[in-house]
Amino acid sequence: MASPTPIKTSTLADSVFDQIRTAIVKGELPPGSKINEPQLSKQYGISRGPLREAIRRLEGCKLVDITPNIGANVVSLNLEQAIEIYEIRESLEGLACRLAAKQTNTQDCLKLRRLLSHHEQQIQSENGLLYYQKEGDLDFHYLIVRLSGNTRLFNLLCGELYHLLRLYRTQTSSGPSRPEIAFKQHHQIVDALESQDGELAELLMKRHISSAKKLLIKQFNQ
Amino acid sequence: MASPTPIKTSTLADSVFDQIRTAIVKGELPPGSKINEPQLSKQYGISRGPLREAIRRLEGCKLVDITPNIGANVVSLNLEQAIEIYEIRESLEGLACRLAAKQTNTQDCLKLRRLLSHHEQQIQSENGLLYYQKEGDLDFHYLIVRLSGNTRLFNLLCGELYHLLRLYRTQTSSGPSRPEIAFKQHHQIVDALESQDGELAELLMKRHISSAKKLLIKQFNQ
DNA sequence: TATCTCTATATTGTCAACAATAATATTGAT
DNA sequence: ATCAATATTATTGTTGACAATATAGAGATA
Repeated sequence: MASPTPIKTSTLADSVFDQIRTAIVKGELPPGSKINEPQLSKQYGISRGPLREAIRRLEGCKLVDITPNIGANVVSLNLEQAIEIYEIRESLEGLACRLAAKQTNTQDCLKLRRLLSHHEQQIQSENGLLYYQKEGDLDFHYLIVRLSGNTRLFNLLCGELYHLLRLYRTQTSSGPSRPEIAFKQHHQIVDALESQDGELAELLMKRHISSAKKLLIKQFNQ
Repeated sequence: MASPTPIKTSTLADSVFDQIRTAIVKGELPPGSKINEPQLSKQYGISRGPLREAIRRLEGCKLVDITPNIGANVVSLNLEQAIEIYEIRESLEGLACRLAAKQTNTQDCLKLRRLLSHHEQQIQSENGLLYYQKEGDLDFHYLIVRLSGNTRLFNLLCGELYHLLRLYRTQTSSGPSRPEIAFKQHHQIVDALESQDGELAELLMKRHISSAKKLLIKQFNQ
């Protein structure tokens, strides 16, 4: 027999954790904003028990700060903290490239190329440009980090740090908009991966992220 | 007037989170072991509510895995996962050294030297050797990461990754015992920091951790 | 003896009520 | 009118009870 019933799969705390995290990352719950338990529990139609569990889990993920007897707030990053994350990213994505170069086959590289050309198509239209800035760039990085084969590295970068950076961007409403340059850099990175040159790929990726970091600082100063 | 009363400072969930985390890191709650809510709530003298919040926070920190309707287990690392963490450590502590080199003053270096010589004294006795293996080595790394000035880097390494690695060690009861070699490497690193040579310090630290990683693998294979 | 089913027990998930603390509004005095 | 003290409200912290699910055990059958 088939399995028609979707089988109540996860717990309320889990489901609401996902929803709140998405809301935070999307900016619906802005950085610094207060997490109001009665309100959210009403909004999601659950009691405060599992809601508090979800909030505690978010605390563990460093997406909210909890002050005893006062409550939880969505974390808010200043420039300094964003830079700290960029420094970590630079190091870790460099590592990801070095690891990825050891094991990417031609098919993986093809995938990367297709991704890039798809982005280049998207970027033609105004909408596309927005799309690229907001999401497309990350796709590329996601894929490379996944190709590194290091699962924890993937979870750390794609499951935590990217979220936090997106938080900063919604805060300052500033995205790294330098598509042409980024494109060139992206292609160079794939070139290096294709020729199995891990050291070069690492170097290029570090530069790529470092230039994004510099742009961030520049945008802040004007 | 002074502030004599310690003022009930934190919540039950916070306090029990600390206690459980310590128990996990110390190995009192072994990797893979089940977290039994009724038992722990009785043991800590609290109800299941705040206990579950603490567990959820541990889940966010990736120290326990929760399966719906079944419960939480202390995470358990296999060699492959330990290696993944070492790869990340190598990259991040290299970064820490590079950053630290830019801003360590003579006093910081003095502190590092004192720490090392203190370790060398401790190591004379059998007890000392144990001490060194278990804690001393980390002191050195802690201090350097703190000198990097990158707060998030510090929290990531010293507040998460080290904990996980310690978990693996309690699991396999194998510590990286190569004090003499490590000592030499440590001193070389301080030398590099002293001469403000960030690149060299980074290189040496990466090597240092890489050799620890190789030892880990070797220990596993016999 | 081994395996399966059914029952009993234990554990997890959820909720609503109460207690403690913080935030807000009100009152009164200067 | 402004500030301080007080009363009121809202929010957080904690608990115990109940429901749903999973685990363990006893008994029956092959």
